[in-house]
Amino acid sequence: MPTSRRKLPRSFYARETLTVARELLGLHLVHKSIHGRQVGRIVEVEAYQGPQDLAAHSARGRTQRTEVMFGAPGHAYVYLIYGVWDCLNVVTAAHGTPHAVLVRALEPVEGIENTTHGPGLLCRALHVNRSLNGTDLTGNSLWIEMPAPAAYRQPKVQRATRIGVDYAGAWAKKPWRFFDGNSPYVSTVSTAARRRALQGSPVTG
DNA sequence: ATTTGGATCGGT
DNA sequence: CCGATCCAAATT
Repeated sequence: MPTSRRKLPRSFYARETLTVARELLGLHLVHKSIHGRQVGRIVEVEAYQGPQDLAAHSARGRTQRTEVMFGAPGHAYVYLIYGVWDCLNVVTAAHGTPHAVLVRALEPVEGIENTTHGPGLLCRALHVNRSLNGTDLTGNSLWIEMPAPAAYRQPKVQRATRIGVDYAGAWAKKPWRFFDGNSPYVSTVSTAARRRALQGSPVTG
């Protein structure tokens, strides 16, 4: 099946955010740029469900930075964190519902030369930066697609709390991080979480 | 106009 | 644990 048939349509993103987050595991993120075609298998994501979710950037209302989160699903939300790293999200749910899923780790599939086991690292490796903020993920630059059948591996879906959101009170306890427990490419903290899970202290919720 | 602190990462 | 590094957003 040609690549275009495997590209996720907007209807994929226009659904309940936790469902989208879970189903993104195992799919391929593709970026075509002057650096060529780069592909990574998504192995870790986090759901952000503003404005109620105090961990979400959109919890503080519509601002210049979060404008894209309030727009149509199936677009990229890219922001700079700690003055150093870009982070890539996909906007989900209905237009006007400011939800997004943060892509936290990839397994290299094609054209990737640097490490991708963290949200900042994967953006650096795939040359994703704020110039791509607002990019339509149904277009021909940046998108997510089903792998070819021969390349697809079923993820072992595991859940845990989100990273770096301790300021968000009760929302910090939501198990809205999803990762492939079979993948050695999850971010460092998820590796620790997986170890805990395997030892029998699963996160609940 | 100034301050604050962050959806990270790598080194110690 | 801690510093890097800069910008969006809140505050004055």
